[in-house]
Amino acid sequence: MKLSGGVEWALHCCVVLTAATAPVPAARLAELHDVSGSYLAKQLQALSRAGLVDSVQGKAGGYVLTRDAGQITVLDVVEAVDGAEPAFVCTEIRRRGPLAKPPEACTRPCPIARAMAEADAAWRAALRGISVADLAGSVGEDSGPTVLADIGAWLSPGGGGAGAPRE
Amino acid sequence: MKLSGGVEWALHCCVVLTAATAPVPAARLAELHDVSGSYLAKQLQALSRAGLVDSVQGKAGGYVLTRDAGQITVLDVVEAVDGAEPAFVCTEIRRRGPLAKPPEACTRPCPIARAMAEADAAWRAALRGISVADLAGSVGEDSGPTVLADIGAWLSPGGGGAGAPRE
DNA sequence: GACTCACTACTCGGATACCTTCTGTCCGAGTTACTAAGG
DNA sequence: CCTTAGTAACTCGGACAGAAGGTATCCGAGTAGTGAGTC
Repeated sequence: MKLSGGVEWALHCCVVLTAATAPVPAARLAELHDVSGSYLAKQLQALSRAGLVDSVQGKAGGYVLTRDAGQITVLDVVEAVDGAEPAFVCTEIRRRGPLAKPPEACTRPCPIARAMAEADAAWRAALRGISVADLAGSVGEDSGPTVLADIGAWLSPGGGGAGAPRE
Repeated sequence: MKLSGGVEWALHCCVVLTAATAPVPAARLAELHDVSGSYLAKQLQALSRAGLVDSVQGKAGGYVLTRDAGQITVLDVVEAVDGAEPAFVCTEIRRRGPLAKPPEACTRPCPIARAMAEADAAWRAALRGISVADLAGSVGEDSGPTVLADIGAWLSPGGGGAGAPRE
């Protein structure tokens, strides 16, 4: 079992978007994190499709969080990028083979599927209990409250070294 | 995120091995579940490598559980087949890019990695709380206590329709 | 009748192709801000 | 000075290759049971 690597990128993007005051283009987010811009764009599109971020087009366009960071859970981001399907899918093995159970006797999921579903629910509950705002708060505790502000300034047009005029 | 399909097969095999009184060859387990014998063998090898089942060779060989089913957790089986690595791997994005954090400031995992690790721990704890014996008990509750005995009889040499002499 | 030996059949184990999914990249459609001209 | 049309640059969005891991398969090494032969 492996989680898509894009999940990490998407989470970082959501956290830094907390500090942004204007739409941030995907290219700038990619430069900040030093990752492939084209591939990051794909993750942001997934976030947009899920309704977590709004995409504004045009010259000063980019991505913005659609709602307060406290209302976006980590689970929302994970499911947006990685899909909401559970990790375990029961193929109803018990209905196959020479000793197959008759379908009418299978009113509830088999014990194995129930166990896996329970674990899946625990995992999702843990992720649902943490919001993007919580993550941003933890970043402030870890590295001081100025880092996020610095990132926000760097993200704003003209703030970074790339787009800044040099005369 | 998707769990390997072999996990389901391995769990079913462990449950039915509970009812076996003699080593059961992989081919018979595959026939019982109506799945590919060659591929199921791979999963059983993983279980053997993890020390959950013992493989006995020779004419009346097969697989046997190494210890009581109550001492084998679902997590053991999942980790044996799917690997024990966590689903989320932090690539330390915070140390990259123009605003990279200096490595000496990264004494603890970043908040995102911490959140994912916490969820992963909850998932594993849920799986650790259920044993193969629990699964077997639930099967008995669902379908009556005779099914497992029937399966045990079918698994024993000469019990099934395939290996039974027909004269 | 008991023992020894060779044989056969059956088992696991690892090495080998195929395919779906994830990763990474590219170019086109659409929108916005800016500029300059005209009233 | 205000309005307006045009231009240009920048953005997102989906369609297109490459690589990795999972899925499925096969054949070889090794072992226990079986039978015949011998003492």
